[in-house]
Amino acid sequence: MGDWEQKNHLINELAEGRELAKQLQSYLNLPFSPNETQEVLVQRIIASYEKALSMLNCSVGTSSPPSLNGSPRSDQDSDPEHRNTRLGKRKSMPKWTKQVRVGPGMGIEGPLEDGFSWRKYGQKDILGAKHPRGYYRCTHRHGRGCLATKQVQRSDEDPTILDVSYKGSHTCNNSSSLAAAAPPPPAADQTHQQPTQQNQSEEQLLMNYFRTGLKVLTDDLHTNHQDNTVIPSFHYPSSSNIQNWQNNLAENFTPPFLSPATSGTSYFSASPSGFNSYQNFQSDQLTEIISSSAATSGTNSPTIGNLDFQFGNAHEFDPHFTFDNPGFFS
DNA sequence: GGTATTTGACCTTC
DNA sequence: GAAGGTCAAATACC
Repeated sequence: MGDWEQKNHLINELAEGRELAKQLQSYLNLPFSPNETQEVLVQRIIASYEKALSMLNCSVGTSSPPSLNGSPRSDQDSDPEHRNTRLGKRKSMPKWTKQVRVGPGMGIEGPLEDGFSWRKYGQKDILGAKHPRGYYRCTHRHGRGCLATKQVQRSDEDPTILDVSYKGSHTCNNSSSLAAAAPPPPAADQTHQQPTQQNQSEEQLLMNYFRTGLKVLTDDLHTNHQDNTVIPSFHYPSSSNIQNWQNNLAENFTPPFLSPATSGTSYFSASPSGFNSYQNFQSDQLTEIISSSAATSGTNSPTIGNLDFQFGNAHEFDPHFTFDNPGFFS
């Protein structure tokens, strides 16, 4: 099935679910609505979403995540994926960036606490950049095979801002502050496919960003001058974790909370317990947009404790907080 | 002595 | 050949 056709099927399926939910809502507003009808509508809504999720699974579930248990060099060299890793071309590794504001006197060598333990393994002068780029990898790369790396480079425009680019995910479970601040939610449904350790770690990291440590840099930067202010943007270049994101969505989105839809724009709200509210979800747009309400609304709300993720069209999207992957569901 | 950092060399991609 | 990313020996630090 072609991508476009598949997306259309997906849209239709989700739109049907939305209409059914609207019907259910209208029935709920009636003083004497028949329970049988409500039950039927619920069943149809569930069936619709299950079908949509099934379609998503079919479209992206064929790829397998890269092995992360890597015995060090020998295996990696024979495996193109690991060879790429060794060569710095992590084509299927999740990648996201953030910008961290540091104090004027702090260098990139200064403490940049993000909850993980990093070891510097290189530094390069980058063409056209005023400042060198530092290369870091997880301290537990060898002991636990953790392939997470990050690059830190001081911004040319504003030396107090560090561009931090993360690649790969932590499989060492060494997150201290992040994990402690926001432990991953318990599995809602054991019948769902359980994430691998790697995927769980990535989800945990991302969720932790969503829920706790992340502070969205607004135009009002001076207001949080004391803090390390981060502007994250996510880049999921390939499919290794799409399955788990879908599962996460499936586990946390609760269609009965549908409310009368406002056209075109869809909102998810991230609460401390995960994604738990839902409006007018158009899944083909899921790939394109996540934005923070703080950024899009221009409000001065630096924390993300109640961050809304907006799944709308790309024009509404704040570039500081992106899943930059056009082929996410294709 | 163990661990972290520095830095020149090496490798791959473009 | 240039550039970016990584390796690994040398060095520094605790």
